[in-house]
Amino acid sequence: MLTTRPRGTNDFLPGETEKWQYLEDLLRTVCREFGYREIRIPIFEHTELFQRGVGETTDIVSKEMYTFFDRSERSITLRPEGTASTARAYLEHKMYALPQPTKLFYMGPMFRYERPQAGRYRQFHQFGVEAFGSSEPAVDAEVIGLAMEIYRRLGLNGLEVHLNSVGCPNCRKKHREKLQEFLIKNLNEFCPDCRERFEKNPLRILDCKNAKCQELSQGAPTTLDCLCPECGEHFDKVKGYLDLAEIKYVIDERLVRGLDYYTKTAFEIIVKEIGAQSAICGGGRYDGLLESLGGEPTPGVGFALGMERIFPTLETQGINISIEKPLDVFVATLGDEADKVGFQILMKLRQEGVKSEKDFLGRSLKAQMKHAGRFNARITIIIGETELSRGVVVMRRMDTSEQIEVSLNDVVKVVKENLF
RNA sequence: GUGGGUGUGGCGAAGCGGUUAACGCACCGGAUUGUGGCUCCGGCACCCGAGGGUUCAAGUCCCUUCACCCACCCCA
Repeated sequence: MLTTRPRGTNDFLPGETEKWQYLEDLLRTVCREFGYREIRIPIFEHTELFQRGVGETTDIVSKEMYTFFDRSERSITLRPEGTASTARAYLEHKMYALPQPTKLFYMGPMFRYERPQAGRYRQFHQFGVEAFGSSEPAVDAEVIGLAMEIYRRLGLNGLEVHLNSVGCPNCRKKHREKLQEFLIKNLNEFCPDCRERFEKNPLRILDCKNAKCQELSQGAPTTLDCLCPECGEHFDKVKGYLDLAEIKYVIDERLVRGLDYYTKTAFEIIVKEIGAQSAICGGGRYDGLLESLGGEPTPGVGFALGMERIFPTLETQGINISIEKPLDVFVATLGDEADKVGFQILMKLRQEGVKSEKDFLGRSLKAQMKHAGRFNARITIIIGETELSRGVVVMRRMDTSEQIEVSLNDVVKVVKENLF
């Protein structure tokens, strides 16, 4: 159908776009204060970037990417997330030569071929930050603090920071072995999905919703049980910095991130308002990512948040972030001559930064007044033939209905005086 | 990809086999000739997501399809 948008995409209409602008401004402001600078990365990349960066076995790469061949037979993919591109750009532009850490943020559309539902779309928008070049736990905490500051300024309540550490590759290997050892005893009693997960991703068994599986996995070794001394120390320090920043968190040893690049710190910010899609923000440390893309070993930590998921949350919490402003002036005219003069005045008002409007449908004066009222105009300028012949116009204050005559030459000046 | 629910004008919502498809909001116009927010009057669905079928007759039954919602999965 020609008049139907592709599944999972959205048109954002006036009324909504103002809210997006408000959010975008807020994100940029907070980032500026935290020392994160904007990077704009391509909407599409070489497919290999995501295969390597995100991981071949992840759902995102294995079944959710929009991949196609361009006219030169290159495999191209619409970006499903922003971290891989940002890391690529960091290496490509040798940002490691800059004072470290390099702190970046991005926002924009991402694409994943998934079944749409509330809070989940095929084209959706992420805002994300990445800090490259420091393995200090304080950066992990800063990044979490940045996310929380955004939500704080939006006025959101009831957010929970879920925190875990998945350790380094060594810890992960050790944990996987211990976990499988634990699970194999009762493997046949787990649900079919979990039996599948046993080989592919045993960690996932821990957050299966099936009550039976929950029960069976009680007491299973957690990633935290298997942290090496270095990773353990890192995790403790992250918690320490979060305490210093007075950021509350809950340890969630079942929290696992789905992308291959995560190491050590993993976190999610959870909110209850959007049904099944409760993760409003997710991130962590990815010390192996840059190396896997062919760069020098470089630590990194960051997060991404789903912008679409913020709006329903705001709404159910009764928070309005609209930045729509009422109209300053409506210019109503009567007759052809007056209409021309009205148009001139309108354009002059706008040169002076006055938000102003006129009728463009040849409506009756009555209808124009009605229109002005609907726009919530503060002032209406009324121009008729009789006023025109005397070189004046009528200025009406819409709240009090007071009207005065103003000389044609002074309209703009007088209007401005009455507005400010 | 799997399971469940829904689909009537711009929005909300009746109708559940039978003449011109209620109603509310919104929108447009009018109520003596040049003035808003209240009130009153009028207008606004060759058609009930799309396609096909059953029937003398379908928005109302059946099939297919599409979209949306919820859950699984996964994630932001």
